[in-house]
Amino acid sequence: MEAYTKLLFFWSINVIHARIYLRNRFRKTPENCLFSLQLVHFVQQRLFRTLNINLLNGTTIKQLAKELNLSAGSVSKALKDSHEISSETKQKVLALAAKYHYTPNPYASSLRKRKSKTIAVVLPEVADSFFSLAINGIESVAQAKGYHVLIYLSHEDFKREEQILSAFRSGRVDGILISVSEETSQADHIKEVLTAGIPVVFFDRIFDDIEAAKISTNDFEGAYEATRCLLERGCKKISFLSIAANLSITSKRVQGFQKALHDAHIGATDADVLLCSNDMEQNCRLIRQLLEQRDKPDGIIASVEKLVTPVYLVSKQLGMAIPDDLKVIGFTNLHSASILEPSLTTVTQPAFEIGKTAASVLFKGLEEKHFTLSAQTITIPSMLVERASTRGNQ
Amino acid sequence: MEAYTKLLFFWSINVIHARIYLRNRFRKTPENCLFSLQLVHFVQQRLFRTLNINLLNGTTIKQLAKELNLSAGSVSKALKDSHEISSETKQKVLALAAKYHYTPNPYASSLRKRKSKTIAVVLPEVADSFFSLAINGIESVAQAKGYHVLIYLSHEDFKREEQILSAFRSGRVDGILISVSEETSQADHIKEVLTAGIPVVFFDRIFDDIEAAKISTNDFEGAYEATRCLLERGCKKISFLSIAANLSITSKRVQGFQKALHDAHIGATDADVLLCSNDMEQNCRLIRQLLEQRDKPDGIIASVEKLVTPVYLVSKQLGMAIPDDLKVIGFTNLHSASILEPSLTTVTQPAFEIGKTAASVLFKGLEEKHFTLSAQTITIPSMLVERASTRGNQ
DNA sequence: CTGAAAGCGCTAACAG
DNA sequence: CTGTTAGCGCTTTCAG
Repeated sequence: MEAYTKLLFFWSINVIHARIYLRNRFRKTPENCLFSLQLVHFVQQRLFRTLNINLLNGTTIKQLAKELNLSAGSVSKALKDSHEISSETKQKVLALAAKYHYTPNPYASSLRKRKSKTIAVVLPEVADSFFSLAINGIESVAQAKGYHVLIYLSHEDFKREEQILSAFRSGRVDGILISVSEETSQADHIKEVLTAGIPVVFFDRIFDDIEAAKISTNDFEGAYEATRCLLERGCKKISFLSIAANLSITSKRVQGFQKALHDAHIGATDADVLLCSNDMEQNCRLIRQLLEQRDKPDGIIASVEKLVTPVYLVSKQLGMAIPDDLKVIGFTNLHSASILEPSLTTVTQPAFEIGKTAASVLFKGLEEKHFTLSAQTITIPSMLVERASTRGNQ
Repeated sequence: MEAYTKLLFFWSINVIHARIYLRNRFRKTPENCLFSLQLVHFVQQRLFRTLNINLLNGTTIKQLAKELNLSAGSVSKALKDSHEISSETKQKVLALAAKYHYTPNPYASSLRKRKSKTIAVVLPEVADSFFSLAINGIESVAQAKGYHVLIYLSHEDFKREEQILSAFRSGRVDGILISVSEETSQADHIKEVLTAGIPVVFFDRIFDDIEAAKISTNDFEGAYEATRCLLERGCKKISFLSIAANLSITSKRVQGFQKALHDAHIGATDADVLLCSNDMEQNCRLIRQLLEQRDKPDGIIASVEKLVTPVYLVSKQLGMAIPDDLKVIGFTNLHSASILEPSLTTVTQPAFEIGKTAASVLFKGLEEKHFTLSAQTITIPSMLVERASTRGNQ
């Protein structure tokens, strides 16, 4: 019965408080809001707090300390196996922590320690298999190291990329892995984050004129080899399908392509590089035009994954036989490359490895004091896997 | 010169402190650790702190307040456009905040407000296109709502899934989106999280006997339609390739398959369902066995994406023509379905939509007090897209 | 070896 | 309208 009286007492107190609160808070509403939902909610909250009912939250260090007649500090130390705690105490603490499934509040400790054990991964998109595999690589390292992974997609939009990056100045993450958007042509937003002291590792789509760690594949050589392969298989005129020209991967691949042509004493013109977009219909039209013209290519290099499908589609529509009329190579990790008809020769990207390496390098930078992250520029080779789409026909 | 003296003074003080500290901290090392790396590091840190040098961190509310001759409280209110702050003050605060690129420390406010504006996405894997698209859907909603997305992969491992989930009891995330692993056959780990007050939304691979929101596709109907399609195209014996039997998606798809056979007055035996694994070589062998036996099927349904490739590969190896000798349907979102030869009839999964819906429902549950999340069971229809791999041959 | 105390940056109640 | 105050839960000195 006493408990009931107590409750009633609190109730009346709280109703008074609530009215004042509500009058302040929701000015517009008149005073007769006495039984509004907000009031009920407020009183409820208040009651719980007054009666010290912890609704949602897990065990805290304080509670453990109280139950063990220890101080919070000692419990904290015991939990991290500090040498200044007796093993006896440690055991007691650990036992109780296990019993209550104690999990430290990450926000409290991040606040205090000024680091969050969290990294951000900023990607342009995650539709194709390249970035999926990269995420896989990143996540596997992060999980092993006890880090958490926040994912952000820029959707190839520079404005969004800027917004995403600018939010990191708050210290939400200890480090950033980024593959820049197609639209990204300058790196002020990244420099700002760097000067705020947050390490950045570029992967795949790196940005050359900035001092930061860069993990990528050998784009130049990959394209060079691909072009060589087509030439060796008898191609006389090769077209290179490319995307956003300002991307490092694009320009290097184009360079590799042109160098290979040059080395084979074939004049390379800009007309051999077809700039594609994100609009697939548009791309199909472009490729169709390319393959319908009089001076059409007998070899095509699709420099990113998403350009493979249009090439196959259009050549089918036009009745061109691969590899007899047209030889094709794609930069891709697609599992289905081997079951395409004909199976597709690929410059297989080390996607998982790139992700894994990027994450490893970042963690190394975070954990080892005397490791200059920005000096890390690692190139992981891609692999030319020849399949039926480039089979020779002479 | 004075600054130099001051520095020297601090240096000596700190060296003394450092020695004591080090002796305590690294017991094993003898006292002659005077010039160890740890010492240098310690002194450095200490110096920075003493001289009040804030190395990494951004602007704080306190700093803004000081510069504006306001209290921290008022600045905080001004920043969130509280009605109890004059518009004049607000403007000043906002201006200064913009000038200094003030970004609130998320850990401080999460700690205080007991919510993090962060959700977790727990996935079995992210190699194929289904989960990629789902992530895309989730992220797009999250970004719009100002939420952050943590990604965790269980790698189809129940133990890991448990570990991942158990870490969420600490309040790291406000809500969880999960697609369970193949090995998950009981849901205690999820119930624990739920009783800790953290809302959970299942997507795609849901778990039936638990009270939580569930977003999935019409697995039963999809399989039913696929089977019907094969029967209509003249198949007499259909095999259903499946994975881990305890998954909801698997059992429902198998049921749809069997119901369709049953409705067509064809006896369905368990032998028609081929249980595949994660080991691709193993799967190829199984499928090969299947297609080599005397009583081999003339129709195959690959109930998950990764089983499509083996079917095409093996049938090619065995010289079986699709669709003449064997008709194939796959549950998949693969872009390349249309460029396979023959192009693949698919039960196209609404992957993006599932992700988007799951996230939307979760956010609704988080933001609207009177919305019973657990009552949400939404089914988003898949779509049978017929292509060449099931073309009729009679 | 343990305890007390201060404070990370922010918010919300409460007082003026 | 603004200021003061008291924490959120944890870590880290520093004192005993």
